[in-house]
Amino acid sequence: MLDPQLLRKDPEAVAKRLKAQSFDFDWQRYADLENRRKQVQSDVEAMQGDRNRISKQIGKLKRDGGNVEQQMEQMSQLADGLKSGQDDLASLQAELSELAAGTPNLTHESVPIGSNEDDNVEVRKWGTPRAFDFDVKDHVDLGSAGAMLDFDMAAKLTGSRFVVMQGQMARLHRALAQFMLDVHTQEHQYTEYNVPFLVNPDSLHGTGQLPKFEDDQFRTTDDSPYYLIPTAEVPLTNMFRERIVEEADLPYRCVAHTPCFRREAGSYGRDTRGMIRQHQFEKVELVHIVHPENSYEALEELVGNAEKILQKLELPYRTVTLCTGDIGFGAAKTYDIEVWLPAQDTYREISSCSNCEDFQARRMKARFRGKSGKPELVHTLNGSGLAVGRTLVAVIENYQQKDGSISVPEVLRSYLGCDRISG
RNA sequence: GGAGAGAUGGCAGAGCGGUUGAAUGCGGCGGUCUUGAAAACCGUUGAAGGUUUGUAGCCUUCCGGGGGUUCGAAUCCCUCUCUCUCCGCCA
Repeated sequence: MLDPQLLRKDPEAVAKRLKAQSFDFDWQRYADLENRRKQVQSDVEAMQGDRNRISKQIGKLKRDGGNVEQQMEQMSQLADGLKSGQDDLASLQAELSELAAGTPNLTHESVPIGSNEDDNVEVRKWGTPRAFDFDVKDHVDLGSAGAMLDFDMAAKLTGSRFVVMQGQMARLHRALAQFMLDVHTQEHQYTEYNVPFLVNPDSLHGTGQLPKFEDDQFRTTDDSPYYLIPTAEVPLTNMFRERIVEEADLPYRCVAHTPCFRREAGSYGRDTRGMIRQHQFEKVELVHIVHPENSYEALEELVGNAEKILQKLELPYRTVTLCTGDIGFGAAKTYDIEVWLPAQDTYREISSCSNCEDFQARRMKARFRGKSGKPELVHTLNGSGLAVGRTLVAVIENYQQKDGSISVPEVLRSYLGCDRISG
């Protein structure tokens, strides 16, 4: 959520900036609602003040055995106006907060202007794609040996966009997650968490998935529904919802390995082959809760922590800054890390690291007590470190051998107990 | 699933339907004392919103969420959520 002060002061300027992010903010409607709210609220508060004063008089008079008829008369005159004023105020405020809740974050000044992913800007490239002296296969073909990756089986069990992994492939997948957690906890000072995979609507609202992205979520059918988490960012960040932490305890660095569930509504036909885009995938997620002054340093650290995993796995990648047209709803700045996939002859997203500044913190009232003694909003960051399924794809494809087997990256050998897997 | 108890400020914990935004303790902050610190003592200390040039005043709201009774609700009633205890069931 954007700062309401900012919206009030100059909604037109905000609308102008959002326009560059291709979001159409109805600033005139906002300003109009805001003016009415101001009037109604001060009227209501004046009436409430009267009510309180008269009420106290009645108490006093009754105790002294006085006559309260006149006061009772005043009260009944107040009642109607107060009630309708309160109703008006409530509906005005509901409209305003709905408008605010659906408005994306403003981007940082360093974010490049652009309309889509073609305008993202590469900031660095690491490693050199390997030269193959044979025709490369993609992970689907490589995994079909011995049914190590079985998409048909998953379709039978559930439907499209799921996978069954078997034998050494399942183990390689597990090893990757384990390896990532170990690096982040042992080398990058993260605290490991194991969190619920189902969360309530308040949590999804806090991180910004609700109300706008309801259609992307899996939801239970209960009267009070739960949602399957689309990312561990949701439970991790919401641990700080409606909480005031000590300034000295900042920053918090959290890591969790969870499954993630996404409806992928609107991406029909995209990446239908293989496990690049699944309804269920696993991810090791990194979350920072930081002092507002440090959030951009923290973002660089966070990206570095995620990149480190690819470096240790010796997978070539590049890092890009998302432009205003491609950046997500709650982010002020986002780096995507894209790993080299030889079968696609291109770099594909494997991590997305964002600084949300105070956007999520304001929604969820995540605060710290600063030197002033007043609670201030923290800044929140999140990033994949990394998407496990996509990392598996990258390992399979980059480490494939001529005979269709897959050699195991050096750092994973102690986890697997072998240096090569094959169906 | 059955029976009962509870949810109050950063934390713990009082609270008769009217002067309770809320006792008390801890913690925090300021001070006295001290070479410094601790201890002790004194003082201070909730959040959100509105108004305003204002971190000054003034006003409003908030005692788990929602609804109700009442001139007036932290206090009474209903309901939901969560926590705890006992019984049953269960990975």
